[in-house]
Amino acid sequence: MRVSRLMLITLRDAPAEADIISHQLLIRGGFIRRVTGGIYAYMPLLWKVLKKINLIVEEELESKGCLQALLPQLQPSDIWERSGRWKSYTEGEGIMFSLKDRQGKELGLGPTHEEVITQIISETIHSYKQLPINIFQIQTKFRDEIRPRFGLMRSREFIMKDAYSFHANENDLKSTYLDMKNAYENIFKKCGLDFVAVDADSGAIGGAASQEFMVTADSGEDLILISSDGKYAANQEKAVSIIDKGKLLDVNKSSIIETPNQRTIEDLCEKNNFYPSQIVKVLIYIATSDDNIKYPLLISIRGDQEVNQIKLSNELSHQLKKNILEIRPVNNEDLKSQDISNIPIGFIGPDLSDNLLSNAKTWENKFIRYTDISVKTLHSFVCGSNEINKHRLLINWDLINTRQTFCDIRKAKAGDKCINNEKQSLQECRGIEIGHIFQLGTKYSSSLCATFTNEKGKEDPFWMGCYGIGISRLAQAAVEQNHDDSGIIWPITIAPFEVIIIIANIKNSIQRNLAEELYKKLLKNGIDVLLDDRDERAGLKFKDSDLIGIPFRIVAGRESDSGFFEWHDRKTKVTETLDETSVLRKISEELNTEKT
RNA sequence: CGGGGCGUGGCGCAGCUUGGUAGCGCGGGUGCUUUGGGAGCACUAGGUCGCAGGUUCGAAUCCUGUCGCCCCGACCA
Repeated sequence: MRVSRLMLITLRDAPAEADIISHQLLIRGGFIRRVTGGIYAYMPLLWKVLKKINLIVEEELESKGCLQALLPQLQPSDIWERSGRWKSYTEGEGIMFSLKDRQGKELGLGPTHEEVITQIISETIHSYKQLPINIFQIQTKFRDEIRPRFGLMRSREFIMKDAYSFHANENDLKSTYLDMKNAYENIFKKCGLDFVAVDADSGAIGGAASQEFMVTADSGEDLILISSDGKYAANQEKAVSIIDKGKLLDVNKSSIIETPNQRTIEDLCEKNNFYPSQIVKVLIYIATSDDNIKYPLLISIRGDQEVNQIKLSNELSHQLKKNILEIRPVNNEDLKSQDISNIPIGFIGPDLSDNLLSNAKTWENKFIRYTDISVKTLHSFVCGSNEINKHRLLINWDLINTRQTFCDIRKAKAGDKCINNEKQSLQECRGIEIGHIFQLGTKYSSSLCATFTNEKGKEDPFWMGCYGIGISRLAQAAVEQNHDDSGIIWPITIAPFEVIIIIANIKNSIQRNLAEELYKKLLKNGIDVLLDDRDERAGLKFKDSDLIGIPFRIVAGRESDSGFFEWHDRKTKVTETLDETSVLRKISEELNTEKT
C-alpha cells in the first residue's frame, strides 16, 4: 500500500474528547472516528489491525477444534424471556437496545448470544454422540453502556469474539474450559500483550467458575489483586482474602456506653479510644429483584472493612433464587418516601427491630440480615444499641438475638493476606478486561429446555461454557500498553503494516527508484509493507510513521547514492545503515522471531 | 440517575464579565523558495458562533428551554 492512497489523516492535536493516551493516539493516527457517543468507525488502518487480531484468534481456536459461524444481531425477545434475561437486560441494567418491528414484535440487538446459540443447538443436536461442540463467531455486539468512555474501551457498539461450548457432562466442560484458557493465553501472547488471568465474578451472565484476562495498565477500569508470588490473582469484585485480626477489644463484661452524637466510626474511635476493627458497622441497603420487590437489607461488617456489593448481590440472588436488578445503600430520601422515620442512624445494631419497617410503603417489612464473617470471629466488639447516643460493648456474638446469615461480603484489598498462603500479601494493580471465560453449567440450557439424549436414553440439559474476547478493545489495550511520546508502537503481529519505506525526497529519482525496487521485492516476499511516496518533507513523514506505529522503518535518503538504506526499529530506536540484501535478511529475521 | 464542565471553520482554542455583526494557531488550496524530524513567505477558500424561543434599535455575548459531548460519582452511618 502507498501512503498517497491510504487516506492517512493524522492530527497534530488530540481532540478534547479523548482522555486516555490510547484513545488520543488512535484518533490522531486516523485509526478511528467517532460517529456519536460510544460509537466509532474503524478506519482502514485499524481495520487492518482488527483483521490481524481476528486471524490470530481464528487460527488458535480452529487448532482447538472450534467451529466458526455468524449469528444474527437482531434477536427475538421471546428467547430472552425464556432465559429470564429480557427484563433485567432491557429494564434493569437497560444494557440491551430493543425495538419493535412493524408487526409490533419485540427484538433486541444482541449484547451476547447465549440464547440464540442455545436454541440452535437444542434444535439441531439431539444425542450425546454429537457432543462436544464448540462454536464461535466474531461479531459486532451492542450494549447501551451506562457511560461509554475511553473510545473503544467501553463503547456501545464493539467487536467481540464469542464462543459457546456444549457438553454431555461437567467433566467434559471443565476440560474444554482449560483448553480455552490455554488458547486464550496463546492468543494474547501472540498479540504481544502483557496480561494476567484472574478469578472473576460471572456477573449478569451467571454460572460457576469464571476467569478474566486482564491487560495490565494504569488506565484500566478494573482493580486486580495479586499475591506477591503471582499464584493468586483475582478481580476485586471476586477476590477473597484473610484480614489480620486487628486490635482486639479487651472487655469481659457487656455494657452500654454513652456516645453522644458519635455517629461515625471516626468519632467513636476518637472519643473512646477504640480502633475501627473493634467496631461492628451496620449498614442498610435496598435491593430490587427482577419481579420488582424491594428488599431492605441489614448488613453487619467489621468497622475497618468495606462491603463488596457484587458479593452481596450474589448472596442475595442465591438466597431468593431471583435476579437482582439493583442494590445500593439507602439514603434519607428513601426513608422519607417510605415513611420510615425512627431509624437511629449512626447507632444501629445488627439486631435492629423489623418493627421499624412496619410503615414501609413499597418495601418488604422485614430486614434480610447478612453479617460478614469478619465479625463472627470477634470475641468482643462495639456496636450500636439501636438507641440514639448509645452504643454497646458486647462480649459474645450470640447476644445478638436475631437470625443472621453469615457469609463473605467483604471487599478484599491490597495488604490483606492471600487465602492460599498466609505468608503472601495481596497487591493491587489496574487492568483492562480483554477476555472472559465462563463455565455456565446448565443455567441457560435448563431455562431454554435445551436437552440431549444421554447414554441411558434420558434427556439431560447441555452443560455449557462461554468464552469472549473483546477484539476492538484488545486493539486499543495494545496501544495503551505500547506507546511512547511520539506515538503508537504496535506489536509486530498486529501492526497495520510490518514495515514502512519512506522516500525522503520524492523528487530525487535515485531515492525513488531504490525505494520502489525494494517495495516490489517486499510485496513479492509477502511482507505487509507501506510505501510513503508523498511529496512531503522527510520530517513530516517520520512524524507520521512514528505516530501510526509501524514497527520497522526503512528510509531511502542520504545514503541512496551508494545504494544504502537506513533501517530503524520503532521500539528499540536502533538505527543501522544496510544495503538491500541486508535489509531483506533483517526483515525476515525480525518477522520470524516475532511470529514463533 | 445525580454532580461538574464544554458546544465558535476539519482539529486545538480566544472573544462572552462590560451586547455593536467573528479572530488566532494548526490543517486545506494556489504560487515561489525550501527539502532527514510536524518548513518559510505571499495570496486564497472555509463559520446560520449546537438548536429553538425571548430581551434589545442591535445577541457568539444577556435570559429561558432544548439537544449533544466530556469528566466525576454511582459507596457506607
